[in-house]
Formats: sequence, structure tokens, C-alpha cells
Amino acid sequence: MVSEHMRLGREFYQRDTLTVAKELLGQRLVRMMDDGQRLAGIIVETEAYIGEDDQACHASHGRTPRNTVMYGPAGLAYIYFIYGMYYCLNVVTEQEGFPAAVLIRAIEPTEGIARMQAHRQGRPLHELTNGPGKLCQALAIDRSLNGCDLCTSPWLFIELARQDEPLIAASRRVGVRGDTLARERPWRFFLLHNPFVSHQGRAPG
DNA sequence: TATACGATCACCT
DNA sequence: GGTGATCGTATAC
Repeated sequence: MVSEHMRLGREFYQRDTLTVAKELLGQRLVRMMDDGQRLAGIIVETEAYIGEDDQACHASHGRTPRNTVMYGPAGLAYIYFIYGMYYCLNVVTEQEGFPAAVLIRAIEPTEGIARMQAHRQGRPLHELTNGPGKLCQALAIDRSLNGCDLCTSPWLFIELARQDEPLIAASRRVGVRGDTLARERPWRFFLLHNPFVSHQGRAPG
């Protein structure tokens, strides 16, 4: 008997990063606010960053204070501050000591939409969470949650929500510069035809 | 101490 | 299509 709101456990995140990136699609990201309000949405777009050999990965130059959470156990939230303005949410994968994570790039809002809209200056539904910086703003995710454990945290976690095998597409990762191999790796995954995927209408990659 | 720049976004032409 | 905002981090000096 599976609970209606079953949280994904450590075993889910400990697997191969590409598998986790694909299987996170269709699951439900949940953010509990201090006042008890529940904000949630279905994950529709992810990206994999795998190991020190991946030139696009924050760990490509080794371990630093900033990226140290990526070296921790699977299931931790790695949240970083970027471009002086935005946060991005990742889930750490694979074995402790190996730096890898999946960036959550977009969700489809399902609960607490009015609150998300307030966090996003009243923008329309389809612009609330269709990008990694936008979804962190909508869900009030910032540095204070960096390193928290998605397997036990009361504030941030992911629930099993996928119904049937979804139609998944892959493309190059967004915003990745540097060497050709890093740019061309098809490690971005998204639900086909979902309107909440980022960069709608643009060429993939 | 100084500098360059980034896993983005919103707004411009 | 292009670009400014805005600041933590890594790296160089």
C-alpha cells in the first residue's frame, strides 16, 4: 500500500544521475512555508551535472566551500546563488564523495499558486516557475535551504506523483559555455509538449 | 585587495 | 535578436 503522499527516499537519489534526472520528471516538488502553507508543483524539466570530468559541473575544478554539498550524500539540496540575483535548486545524486546533482529547471504549479504569484510580482501562471531562478523565487527557496536533506526536511522534499510513463525529450543543457563536449551533452530532460518547460519556442539547447 | 564572470531573467529593439 | 542588473566566488596579483 503506497501512501498518497509518499516522499522519495535516499535510494531514489543514490542511483545513476541520468536515471534520477529522467525519473524526477512527473514527481512533485513540495515547499512548506513557515506558516504551514504548502507550495507544490510537478517537475517538468531537469538537467544532469556529473562529476569533476563534466566541464559544466560546478565541481569541475574540485571541491570548494561553494560546491561541497555536491560531494555529500544523495538526497541533499544543493542551492547556489547566481548572477547576483537568483537561486538554483539541485538534488545531489550518486554515492557520497562523488560530486553529481540534478538541476530542477521547471515545474508545473499545482498548490499555492496565489502565494507563488505574490512571490513573483503577480506574473501570469505560465511565467511563475518555467526556469530555475523563477521556480526558486516562486517557492521562496534561498541559501538558507542549501544542504538540507530532501529525505527528512519538513520544508523541502519531493513526493512520488508520476502516474504513467511520460513522454520525455532530451536536449543540450541551457546556458552552458566552455568546451564543446560539455555544451553538446544531451543531459537536459523535459516533458514533451508541457507548457511550463523553459525556453518554449526556442531551438533546443 | 582586485578583478572577471556566471547552470538567469526581464526588458529592449 | 541583444543587453543590463547585481554580487558571491574563484583566481590572480
